[in-house]
Amino acid sequence: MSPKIVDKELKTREIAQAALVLFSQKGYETTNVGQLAEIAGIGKGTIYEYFQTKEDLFIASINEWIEQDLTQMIALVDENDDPVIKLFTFIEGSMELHQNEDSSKIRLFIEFIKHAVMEDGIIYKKRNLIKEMKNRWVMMVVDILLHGVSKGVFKPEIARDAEKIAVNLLAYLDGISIRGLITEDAMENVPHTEYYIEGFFKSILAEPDKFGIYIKNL
Amino acid sequence: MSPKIVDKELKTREIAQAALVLFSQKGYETTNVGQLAEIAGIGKGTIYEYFQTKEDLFIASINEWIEQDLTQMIALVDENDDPVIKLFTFIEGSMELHQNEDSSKIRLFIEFIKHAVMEDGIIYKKRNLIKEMKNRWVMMVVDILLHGVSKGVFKPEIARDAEKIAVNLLAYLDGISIRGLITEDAMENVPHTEYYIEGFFKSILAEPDKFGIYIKNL
Amino acid sequence: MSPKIVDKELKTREIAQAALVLFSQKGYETTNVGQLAEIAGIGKGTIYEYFQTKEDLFIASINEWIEQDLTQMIALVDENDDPVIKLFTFIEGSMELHQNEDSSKIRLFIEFIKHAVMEDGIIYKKRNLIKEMKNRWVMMVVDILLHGVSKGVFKPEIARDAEKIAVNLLAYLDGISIRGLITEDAMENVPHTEYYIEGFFKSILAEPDKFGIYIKNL
Amino acid sequence: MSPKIVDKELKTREIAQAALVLFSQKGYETTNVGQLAEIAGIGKGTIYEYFQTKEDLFIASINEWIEQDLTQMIALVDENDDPVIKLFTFIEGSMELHQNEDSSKIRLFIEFIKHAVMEDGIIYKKRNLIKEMKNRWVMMVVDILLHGVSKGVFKPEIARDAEKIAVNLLAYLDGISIRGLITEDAMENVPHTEYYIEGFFKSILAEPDKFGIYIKNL
DNA sequence: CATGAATGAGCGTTCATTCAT
DNA sequence: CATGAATGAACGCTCATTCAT
Repeated sequence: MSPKIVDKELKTREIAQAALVLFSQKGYETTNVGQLAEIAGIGKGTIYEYFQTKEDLFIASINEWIEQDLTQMIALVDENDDPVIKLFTFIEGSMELHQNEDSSKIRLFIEFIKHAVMEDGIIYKKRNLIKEMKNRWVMMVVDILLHGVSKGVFKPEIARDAEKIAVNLLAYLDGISIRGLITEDAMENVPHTEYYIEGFFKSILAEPDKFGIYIKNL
Repeated sequence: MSPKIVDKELKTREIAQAALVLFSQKGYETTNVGQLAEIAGIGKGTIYEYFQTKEDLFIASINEWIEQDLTQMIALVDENDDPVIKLFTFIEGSMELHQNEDSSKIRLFIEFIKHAVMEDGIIYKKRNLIKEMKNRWVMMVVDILLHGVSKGVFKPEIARDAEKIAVNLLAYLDGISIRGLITEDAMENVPHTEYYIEGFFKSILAEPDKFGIYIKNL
Repeated sequence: MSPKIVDKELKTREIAQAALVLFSQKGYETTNVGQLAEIAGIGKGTIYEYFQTKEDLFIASINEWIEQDLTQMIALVDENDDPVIKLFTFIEGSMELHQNEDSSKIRLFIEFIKHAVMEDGIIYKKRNLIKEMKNRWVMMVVDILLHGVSKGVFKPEIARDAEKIAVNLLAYLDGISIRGLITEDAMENVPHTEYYIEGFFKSILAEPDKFGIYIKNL
Repeated sequence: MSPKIVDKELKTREIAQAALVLFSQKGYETTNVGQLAEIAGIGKGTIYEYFQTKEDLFIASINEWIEQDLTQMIALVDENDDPVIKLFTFIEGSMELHQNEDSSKIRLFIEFIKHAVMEDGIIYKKRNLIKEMKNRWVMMVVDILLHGVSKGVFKPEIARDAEKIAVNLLAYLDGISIRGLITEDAMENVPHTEYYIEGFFKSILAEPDKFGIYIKNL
């Protein structure tokens, strides 16, 4: 690849990343190309040097987001080797979505889901994009769980059900994040979530009674 | 004296209900007023005899949906007095959302959430509409739980945490329903859900070991 | 004519008169049929029992206005036999248009003129309607002038130029009325008008110097 | 760096000037944006690159017209230093409005007045625009009159009444111009006007009897 | 005879996209 | 390569008119 091509690729990604801000704030339909150009710091026509259509930019944005999000989470989880800390970090990282005042990630998630499932949604035919992403998240959690089993920290019998547990955990995290959005007080759901997490950990820990000790160290 | 007698309120509700079909299939922005008129079996201009704007029709549709959905579920749950059956019915009723080939309800949910949380969403300023609905669902579950406690079927100690449990259950159900949408095979999540439900019931039943017996009778 | 027909005619005129209120306030285009029905105290559909189109109602309104206006002025002028008083009454009656806070007549005049002269104006093809009316006003003034000449009050030589004088007076009265509309203070033009009238009377009176005496008696 | 260099201000004025043609022919309401675009030789959407709304274009048109009209008249009047010729030129210039087959200016005047005085007229709240314009015309005439007085051509005593005389003259010119519009034969009013002008000049000339001599030289 | 619910043509306006520069 | 002026299809909405009652 010549440097020129690398530059083009880089700029393409920069535009897609800039677009994420607006897509998460206003949604796809009510964000117009002029605004996308403005936030990317380029001219309206220049958008079309990098993307064939607004839809293409949207799809590229999803890809950016998926990549970014996963990479970030992987880095976060990899920081520590302790399975409990790994899982806890993962959950906390996911919760960041709604505890934070910046709920852009979960709003993006909703927007993307919408366009994946609506009949004439932009990514209705590229639904597998989201699906694959979701699967990669499942795999992350599964890996952590199996790692914990192999270390003797998690119950051995959960190995068989690791995928189910992972999917269910992720479903819960999505659901509680969305709930967080339609809540006046961002902290409202915190006790519920803590309650859930405690139950969750106790159900997978080899020594459930040690949950309190684990948690103290975090 | 109005010669052409029309039950304005009834027709208003009929149009709002017809609109739900398109709003759930295509979303708000990509459904145009002509299509809304067509599916309601009326002329484009007639929409404006019943609603001031397309936005108003959207909001009326939400209200129809909320009313419909809750009424339906209440009827379903009230059919039986046994707390376990009540809760099971409730969960199954919620799951219908994504096990069914008709996923219109969960798609509506996403569309409405989107417009509740996006900066220029139609119901951004009427977010409490959705919030209130969600609270009514929480109350339903809480009632079932407390009913079960008073009957000695559920553990007495969950009474204190009933709201947390309810919120968490609903969050999970939302999350797994959304997952169901981006899945090729509608049945894919069934085992995960069953696994979750088993764990859930065992965590609240006074006699967890009897879960198998309960479930056999359903 | 059967009484039914008389009733119909009467109601037709009543509607046309009621419409004048709105046509003078808002103009033809921005007044809609619903508003015309409301001010006439009838149903929207009923308008079409009496007029084929909104345009027809507009034309009928003009006719009502013309009739009304002339009849009123004739009555006013006929109250007295003195030519100076007649003429003065006439001018004052015309000025009423703009000295009054109710400038509906002059606004109607503008609206009607507009639709008489614009290419696709409602009465572009019935322009003679307005023209005839204007001529009848000219005749009124001419009659007063000739009456004054025959009574020796006005200069005999103006008989020859009576029509010119009449037309010019009317033109001035229209012009100053319109000016009155775009004036903040309704009284602003009063001194100008008085100045004009003094000059006008002095130019036609057989004994110009007696103008002061005449005016004192009014 | 804008590659396609367009003088935005110039084009804005060009569009506003082109619009004048239609506004004077058809009026504001019955001229649609497509037609305005067509006469300006641009696409419908392009109108909105230069004006926020159709109303704004209308207002800009008025401003163009006011500017144009005054500038033209000032140039005409300034051509000569003789007060009589100046005033005569002014009156003739004003009369052009209705002697000409192109009566667009007086039709515009009516349209603008209408929208200045009707309750929901476009420039009801910008009435002072028209008012200021009218005042500038008054000042032009006043200046000519005072110039004539200072040159000894006009009676010294009119200096005191210059404004009244000016307003009255302008009112007459407006009125007679409007009359010209609803006349079949454009020449019909010429003798009346001549009669008026003769009277007018004789009333202000220091030596009224010389009017015939003055007029001969024009 | 009187009505107002129903209608669609037509409006003003927006915006993704094109393309001359 | 970058631009923003230009565009017209498509939108939401209005309203004169019709007609079943």
